[in-house]
Amino acid sequence: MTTIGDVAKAAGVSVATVSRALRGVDRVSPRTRDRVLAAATELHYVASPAATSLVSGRTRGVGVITPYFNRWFFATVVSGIEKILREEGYHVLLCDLEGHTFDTRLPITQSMLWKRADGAIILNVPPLPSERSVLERLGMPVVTVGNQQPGWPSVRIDDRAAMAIATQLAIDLGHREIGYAGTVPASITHLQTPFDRRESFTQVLSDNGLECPPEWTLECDWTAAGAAEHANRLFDRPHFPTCIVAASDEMAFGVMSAARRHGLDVPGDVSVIGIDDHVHAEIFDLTTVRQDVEAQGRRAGRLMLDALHGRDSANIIDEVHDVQLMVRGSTGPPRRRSSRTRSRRAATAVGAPATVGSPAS
Amino acid sequence: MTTIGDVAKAAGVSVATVSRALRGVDRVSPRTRDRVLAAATELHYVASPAATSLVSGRTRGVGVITPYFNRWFFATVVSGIEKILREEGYHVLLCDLEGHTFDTRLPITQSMLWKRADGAIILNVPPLPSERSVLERLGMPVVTVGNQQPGWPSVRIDDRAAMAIATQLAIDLGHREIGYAGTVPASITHLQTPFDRRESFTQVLSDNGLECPPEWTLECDWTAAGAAEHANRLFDRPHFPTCIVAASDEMAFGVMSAARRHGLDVPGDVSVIGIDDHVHAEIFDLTTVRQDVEAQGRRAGRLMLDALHGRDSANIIDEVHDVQLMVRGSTGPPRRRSSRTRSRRAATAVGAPATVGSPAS
DNA sequence: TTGAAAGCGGTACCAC
DNA sequence: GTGGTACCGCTTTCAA
Repeated sequence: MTTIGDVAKAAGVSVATVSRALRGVDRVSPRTRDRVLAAATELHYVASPAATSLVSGRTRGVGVITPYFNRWFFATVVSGIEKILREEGYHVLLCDLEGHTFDTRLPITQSMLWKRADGAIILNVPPLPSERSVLERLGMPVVTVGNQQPGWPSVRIDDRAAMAIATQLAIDLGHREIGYAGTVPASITHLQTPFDRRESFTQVLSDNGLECPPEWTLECDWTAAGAAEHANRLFDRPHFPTCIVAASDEMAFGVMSAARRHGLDVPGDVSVIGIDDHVHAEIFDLTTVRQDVEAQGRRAGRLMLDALHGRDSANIIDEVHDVQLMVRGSTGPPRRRSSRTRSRRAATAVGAPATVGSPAS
Repeated sequence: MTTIGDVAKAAGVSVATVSRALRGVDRVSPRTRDRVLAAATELHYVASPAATSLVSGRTRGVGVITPYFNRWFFATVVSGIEKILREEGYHVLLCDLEGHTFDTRLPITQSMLWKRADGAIILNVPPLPSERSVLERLGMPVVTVGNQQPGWPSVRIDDRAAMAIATQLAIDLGHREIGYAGTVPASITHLQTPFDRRESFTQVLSDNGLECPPEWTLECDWTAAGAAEHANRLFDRPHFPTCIVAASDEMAFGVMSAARRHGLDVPGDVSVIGIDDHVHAEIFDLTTVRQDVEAQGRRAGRLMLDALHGRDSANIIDEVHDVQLMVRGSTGPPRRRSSRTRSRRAATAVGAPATVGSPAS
């Protein structure tokens, strides 16, 4: 279609002048500028990003590397990033690393970023050594979200602290039999968060002289459906915890669902706590530890822009965002009961509401 | 970093030979080829997409234009598209049109696609005439998802049929007082789906001699939270419908939540039906009309690839995917009741489960 | 089979 | 203030 040459011809000037006039840099006489602008508009001229990028060496794109993209947390982070970048004329290059199973992922390669993006934002996946060297060779600014990596600025919450808050709430409510939902992937290089949260959970328990037996640990894939499936099996057992702490709200939803299907009252028979404050957490009255996911995305976008504009802060910043305990209706003190006399009843319809009663009843 | 010239030097051949060897086209002697490959690997050479694209005129990118990106439906479609495109070495350029309010959006511009993508997939937004001419001027293949546009292949469900199924279920269950959740944006050029679904709902009702008064129509923004807010006001009224049909599962979630907070039994006091089969619909036992969203994304990606490879089918295909009624626990026949004697009770805790009882009790 | 060279569409330096 | 022109890195004739 229209090239800069066409505009030059139409405006009766040289391509150099068109380039200057269009970008508003350098001095161009107002009259010439107007003629050029008119011609450009007339011809629907838009500069070819390929050509611009070839000569300038920059792309105005930022690679966003995400382990899953079709999950609330990641989509929300990306959305935050995108809004900030767009304000400054940058766009997002989506690099989805989703593999075939929960604990595999695609590698970060040079060709997904090289000359395609001016910087990279990595969501939650700790790069392998080989991936690190790719990133270093690329020589572009990197910002991480969700965990801290040496040498790169980061935006995140303190996963251990968040989980400690959730676990402590369970203990403070009087629970002593506490289950956990949230697998740690086989490879820690896949995701750090599952590891940190689980470790923190175990730590807080043991600090309080408690422990969570393996059969109360739901090894699910961080989806609601996966958690529901495992929780269903848990609730089939004669004895199960009075509270389940889930490493994410989505898993917590699955646990709540399984409880209801078993005719169990939440929180009467079992309390459920999540982490995230998922967009549906309030709707489903889930007690959780809130993090502002989109804000983290926006901050990561901003840090990237700063780095791109050479406004690198002298020291590498590690921005740890606050979390906030949101106590809602899914938690309460344990109901005094033995495994025999608990109020379980047959669910009359799949998923029908269970019992009536306030948490304290 | 490394350019084709560096590789040529290292391999002791010309850049032309490097180019040929690396892409496996044309004849290159095996020995030369090996030397080039070795040098390229050694130097971590990756061709600059900008340069390649400048000369070839193609980018191996496909623009995906979406009204919102951080919503389950759209993220899932994009995920499906991305998986297919990636297989053939194409990548996704995300163009998020999200505006500041539910019924505004950013325009589709030439500069977001021009020389950046080889084709465009448009999700659910009917282009304005001016946007159509941009797309036509660009001369790239276009595929639409979610609705049909003249001249372009499309992948979608029949929104009217889907809503008719949902509405008919309500009627078949015996409901006569039926409410609706799902605003139609002020501008029909924003989204077509809300319009189609609402119209179909109204149509089926009137075919059955029924109607939905304005005060039972929840004008919410297609989010769970928005629907919950409006449903809360509805349930505050002395008289409200025995069934609410929501134009999306997310809104249905909001309605269910509001019902529970009002101490209402679902489906005893009020039935709820959605459309989509959202990833959490089964978990929350929501009756809905299922569509396979990711499959639609994959098909759209495939159609795009076909067009890109010149395998254009002679006639423009309009692929209408099947939907499937999923009857779950959120629906049942209306309980015989007047507005005075219904089983409403004070919610003991926000969101506490309501009553016990099978749908038929 | 391989190399030289002419672009692809811009930008930026250097004259005028 | 404006025009000429040498690249940016790669692909693709055209010759050798």
